[in-house]
Amino acid sequence: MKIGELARLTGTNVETIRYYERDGLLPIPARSDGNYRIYGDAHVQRLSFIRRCRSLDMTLEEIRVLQHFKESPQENCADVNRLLDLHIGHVAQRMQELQELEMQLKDLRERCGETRDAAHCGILEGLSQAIVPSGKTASHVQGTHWHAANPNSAKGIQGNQV
Amino acid sequence: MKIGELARLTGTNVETIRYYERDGLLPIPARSDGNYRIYGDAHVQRLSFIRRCRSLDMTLEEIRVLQHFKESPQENCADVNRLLDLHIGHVAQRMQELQELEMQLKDLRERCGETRDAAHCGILEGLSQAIVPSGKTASHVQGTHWHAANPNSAKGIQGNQV
DNA sequence: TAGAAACCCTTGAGTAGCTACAGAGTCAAG
DNA sequence: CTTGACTCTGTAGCTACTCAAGGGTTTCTA
Repeated sequence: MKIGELARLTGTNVETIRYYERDGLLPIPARSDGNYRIYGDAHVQRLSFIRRCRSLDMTLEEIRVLQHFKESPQENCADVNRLLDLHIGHVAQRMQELQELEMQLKDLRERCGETRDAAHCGILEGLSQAIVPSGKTASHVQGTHWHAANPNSAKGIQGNQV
Repeated sequence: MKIGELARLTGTNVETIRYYERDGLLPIPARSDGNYRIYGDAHVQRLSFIRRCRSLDMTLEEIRVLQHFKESPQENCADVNRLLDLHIGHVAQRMQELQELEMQLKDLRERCGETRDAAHCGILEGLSQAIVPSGKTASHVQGTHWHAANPNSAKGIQGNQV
């Protein structure tokens, strides 16, 4: 099959597939006479694996490690467990951070329940206050926003986009 | 004061200050004879405001809007409320997504409680399954990982880094 | 007063994980 | 033979920074 069909089958953007190839996550496919990429079932499996991992918010690095384990079946899978435990830890940590954040934001929001002019807005006043260093520990956890280039990431893969 | 002192006072990286200037968030400061940036109290206030907003995970765009409101005190602050409500919504949504994610990950983790070889690892099997489209809606919310360039972001501003 | 250390400058590139576009080629249907 | 859908490569863009190279300036110390 050509790249478009692979994209449809796996609910992946065509550009993303080429990106994975460049990144070494997908093996380089055969080419047709007209220089089109030709994929088979193995590619569908492999890409589905990647997308499933991505829908679980794993990094491409983590996925690379998992792929390595898939390809060396004799190895012990304790490392797979460890990787997953770490990942679960990250998610839990990010949730806790977001909970704190929500509290702070709601606190701030209550400073300005009614509508007045910006000169006396409690929210703006609150934001102008000194910075309170929070005791949060270092983690590789992302922020809240994602209007970046990929509206698809971090929200699961939602069916085939036609 | 010079940029280093401003950085210490606000717990901001020097490069970040210059970045904010380039980005139009901080007004262009005066220069000394030796071409050094010279800052005053107003800059400290302004930068503190930005960093406080960032510690609440707001985007630079959102901060820009808030700054606009600060500078036009006659305007009604209903828009400030609206912006904050939206932001709170984003955070809440991301938390929900992470909760789902955690459930899925723990589910996956239970498939391989004991240590066996990777050929029979329940986790790898689970990850190889077909993609289940989740009904998540589009949002600009980021993922779980952040080993990117800024170990400081999304975890509050923790005191002055010497 | 010389030299070293600490600070500052600009410019450009890199980070994750894509997305989007330009400008070209390929292929099947009508 | 043309139209349109598809594909190709290469490059630039997105967030919010961070880092490094290769210089200049200031300040402290001997």
